[in-house]
Amino acid sequence: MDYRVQGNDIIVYEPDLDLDETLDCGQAFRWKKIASDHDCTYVGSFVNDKLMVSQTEKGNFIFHNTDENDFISKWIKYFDFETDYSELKRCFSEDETLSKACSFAGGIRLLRQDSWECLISFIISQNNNIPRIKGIIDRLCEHYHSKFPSCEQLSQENEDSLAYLRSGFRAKYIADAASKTADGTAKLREIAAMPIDEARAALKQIKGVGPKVAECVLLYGMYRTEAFPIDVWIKRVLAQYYPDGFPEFARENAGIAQQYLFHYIRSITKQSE
DNA sequence: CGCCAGGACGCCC
DNA sequence: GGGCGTCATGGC
Repeated sequence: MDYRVQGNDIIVYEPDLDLDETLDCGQAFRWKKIASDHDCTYVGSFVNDKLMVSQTEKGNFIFHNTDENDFISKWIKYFDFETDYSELKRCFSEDETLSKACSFAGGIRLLRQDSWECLISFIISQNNNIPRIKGIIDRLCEHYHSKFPSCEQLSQENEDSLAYLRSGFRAKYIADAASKTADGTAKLREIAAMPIDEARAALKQIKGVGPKVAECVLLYGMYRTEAFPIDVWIKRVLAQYYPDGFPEFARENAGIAQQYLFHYIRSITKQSE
């Protein structure tokens, strides 16, 4: 990744990033595509730092109104710019299916999101579709003046006071996650550093957190790249292409591989429909 | 109208 | 330990 300061903006060159593929692939739910002079512009935030970012052509990006210090301390980390995805994809391409998946949507990166926001977001995601997940999270942030509420704030709520979210049966799970995080029953920072099976077990102490949600929190919110969320689509990939198990050499970054595979299987399924 | 959504829980055997 | 009905809501 190369960057330079240009006026109030940071200009970035990074061939292994595509904004549509990365910001609208179901790993994060608060990025909105807006109309602009550029081909592709999103507004969103990491915790409560807002950003407008544009992709002008393949590999070229504008981080609007971004201070160089903020770019270094926040956005390099969030977009995982310190990881060489070309190298990752070269490694994955030993495997035929993964090779195809990487060349289909090679601009996907793993965003290093906030663990607390991820926990709530993926609790909301269960048995739900992406447009409605976004709607619920929108209403949640809107309620807190366009910011994602802290666990302390949310721990003041209960199933009934969260009715405005229209999150259905998930409201009681949100309340439980908030109270357990706020009172220290679930220490997300410590969980993030635990051996992966201990971390999984600790997350599953929260109501509404099962295998899939725990895996998503570990991958998207704690940068545990070995975490491997298995949904109906990935189940299909495993059955169809990996009957003898997922290749050993890709295990430590299985979660990143999973993102390429998820996009790939959905695209070829849509084609054949 | 019925089907499904990047699931988890509770209860059953 | 696996199988299955149930859980709200809304897009399609």
